[in-house]
Amino acid sequence: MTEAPLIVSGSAGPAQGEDPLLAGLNPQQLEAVTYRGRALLIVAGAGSGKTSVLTRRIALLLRQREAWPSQILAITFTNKAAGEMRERVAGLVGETARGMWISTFHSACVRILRREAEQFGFTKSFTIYDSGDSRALIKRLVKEHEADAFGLTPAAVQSRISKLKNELTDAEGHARQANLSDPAERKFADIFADYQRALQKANAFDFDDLIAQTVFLFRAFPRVADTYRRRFRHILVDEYQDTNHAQYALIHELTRPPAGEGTAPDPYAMNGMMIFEPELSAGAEPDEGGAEGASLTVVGDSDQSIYAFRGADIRNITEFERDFPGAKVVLLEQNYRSTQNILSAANAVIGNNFDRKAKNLWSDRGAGEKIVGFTGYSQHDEAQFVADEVESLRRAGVPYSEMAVFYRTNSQSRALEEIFIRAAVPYKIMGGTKFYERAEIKDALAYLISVANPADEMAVRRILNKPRRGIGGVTEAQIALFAEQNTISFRDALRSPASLGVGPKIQAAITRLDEVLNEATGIMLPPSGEVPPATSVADALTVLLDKSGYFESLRASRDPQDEARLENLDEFIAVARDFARNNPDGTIADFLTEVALVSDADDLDDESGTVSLMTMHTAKGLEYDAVFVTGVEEDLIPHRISAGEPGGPQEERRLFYVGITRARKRLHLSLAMTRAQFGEVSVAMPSRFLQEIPADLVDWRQSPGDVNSRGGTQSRALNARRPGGFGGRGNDPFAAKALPKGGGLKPLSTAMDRFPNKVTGKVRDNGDLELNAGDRIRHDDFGEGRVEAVTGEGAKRIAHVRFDTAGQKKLLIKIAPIAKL
DNA sequence: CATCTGGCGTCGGCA
DNA sequence: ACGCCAGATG
Repeated sequence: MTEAPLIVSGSAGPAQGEDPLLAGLNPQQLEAVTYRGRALLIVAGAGSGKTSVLTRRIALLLRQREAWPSQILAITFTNKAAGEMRERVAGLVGETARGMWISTFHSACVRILRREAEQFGFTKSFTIYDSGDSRALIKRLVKEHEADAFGLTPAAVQSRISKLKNELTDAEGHARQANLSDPAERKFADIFADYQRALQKANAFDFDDLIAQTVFLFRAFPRVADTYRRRFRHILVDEYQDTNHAQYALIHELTRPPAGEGTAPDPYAMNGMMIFEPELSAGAEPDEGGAEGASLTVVGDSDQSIYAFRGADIRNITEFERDFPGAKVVLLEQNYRSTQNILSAANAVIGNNFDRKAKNLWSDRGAGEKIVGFTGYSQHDEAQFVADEVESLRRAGVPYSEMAVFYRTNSQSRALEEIFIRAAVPYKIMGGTKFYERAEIKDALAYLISVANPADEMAVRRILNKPRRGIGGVTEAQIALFAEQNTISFRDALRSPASLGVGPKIQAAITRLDEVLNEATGIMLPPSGEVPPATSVADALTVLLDKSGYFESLRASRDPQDEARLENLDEFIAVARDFARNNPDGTIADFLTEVALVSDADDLDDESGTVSLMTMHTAKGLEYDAVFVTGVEEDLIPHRISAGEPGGPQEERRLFYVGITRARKRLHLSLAMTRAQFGEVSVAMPSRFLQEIPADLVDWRQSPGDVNSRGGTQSRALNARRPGGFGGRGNDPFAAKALPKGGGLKPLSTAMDRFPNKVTGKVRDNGDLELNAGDRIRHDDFGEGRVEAVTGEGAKRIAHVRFDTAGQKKLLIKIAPIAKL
């Protein structure tokens, strides 16, 4: 335990350098750490050290005994951020940090809902529907209602329901004020109501419900709400600019003064809540849940609000002072992350958003390197540039793990991947098809859910015929009918196969399935009522996949993809075992919660030695020495769809701003003149945001003006030397366009000679081509070169080649377009 | 009941 | 170019 001497807060000045918690803070940061009052807004520009401020603020509260750990609720955007914050606080004050709630909105709400579920018709073992699950359910309802005839697609219905829930409008509330004389509106209202009924029946919440239902719970049961109001005395919210209305309301509910003031503790409150810490008995006492509302600290940056599309309301932060009268506002403008060139570019870009509070990031780390710009003929060209630059940075001593490549949409990752594989650059994609969205993992989860929450009909239906056991749509309908007629659950209907009116073969199959589920139930939820060991989840999962024949059918399959699926399932079982190790008291419900709430931003396990590829959204909150922002084109960033939305282009600008402010030392902006999408190649225009960056900040290796927009082949064929050498370098790309084009005779920049980068169409296979150091080879694109070393084994052997003209490259021997000379 | 095939919409980010 | 779905066929 840390037992540091108490310091006097509030009047603290910068001179207080002795206290390690306050050491090295600038005056604004110091104020943000030490201010005490009902409400505090910390406007934290990118890289201004807000995490440090937040953790020190918490640490100080604890160390000064202003609060017990259990009285602190800190909310972050991702689980990863929560874990980091917990670690950093623990690093400052030691084990005391343990009783705090540091979590995402969603995890905090799940925790509350699991405790209180019985209050309103759910059970502790409720399941959480991710957007895929809820889409599947909505799809079924849309079909049942034949609503597609009214132009109601599942996607549209889903997003509308989500928006309504984020506004805390439930199905009834919506029906009351909807125009039900419009048949389409009526259909939608019906589907919404049915959807909510189905969720309730399945004992399930969707993502939006987790927040909204917690708010409803607090409003319907003030005594329950008071429990939490008394418990949490200090509430801190990170990334406040990305909160939606429901989250805002939740914070409001939690920060209200508890009602029953001065009364004895609510007996309900004692129920498993650990309101009072055991150690709370002597010494200087924190305020023990008096009549005051909790103190609220929010941290945010409206310039980094990038989630309006899913309901985030930027006004939550811009109107904070109105919402919480007397609130203190602290502005953090000094940036400790990036060089001034990068910041100047960021400031210039974001300055074009008109409705923002002026804020100017500055740095004292010097101008630094110029921003590097590059325009490729195609996305492959662009990717090659990125790969080459990554390699040259690597040789200059930047580790792969300190480099990241950003793009606007996930589909852009493919071209980068292809080139990276060929160039043998180790990379890792964050996001994309997520592990937990893979079909086989979803199946495994459905098996677990069928046991943990048999009311969840969707889960049971999902596994009904996986693996194939001859139970098709007809049989499924029979089961559903039987369940309805006898008012039992779908799951329980499986217990009476003989009464379903199906053939003996199918009856046997159903019996088998029922038995497997029962066996797993016995393992995870023993009838004796004893608490099963945490390893029971992994054990039951193994039993389920084994005895259901799921493993067997994958092993028997000849589809090569099924091998990967088996590996994924093995990994999933390993996840369950890990969980048991880390959570000795964990139950199946805990495991399913954890799995449901992980996001791709969470498994950024900064694997050293790999370049990170991710969307700009995923990049929020991260930082790297070198950053590549790719696809800086109109219709991509700003994205085409944003043009029609109010505030859309502004949000896109903020997203771009988030992207460039991730870079510490080196920033690369790249684009392509043509881009393939929908299977067609189309001409791409440079993004308007490029024009907003002062020209003298950018060193264009190849500016948009250098590239003939009529297509790479033609330009490449011209292959002329540029007369004036590097004349266009560093100039405004758009000015370059005005240069005489001379009927397509625009010469190639010499930069192109350093980045020869045509990409051959298909992957080839060199088999077991033997290469040794000293061999001369010819490469289709790079010309001749000498092998300097060979590393790796088997299919992953890599040749390190110094080409005569193209410089040093690493090539995967198996697939590189090379031949031995 | 399972498998195959062709046509269609899509690719906007996410806890 | 891809994945998903509906409808036809085995």
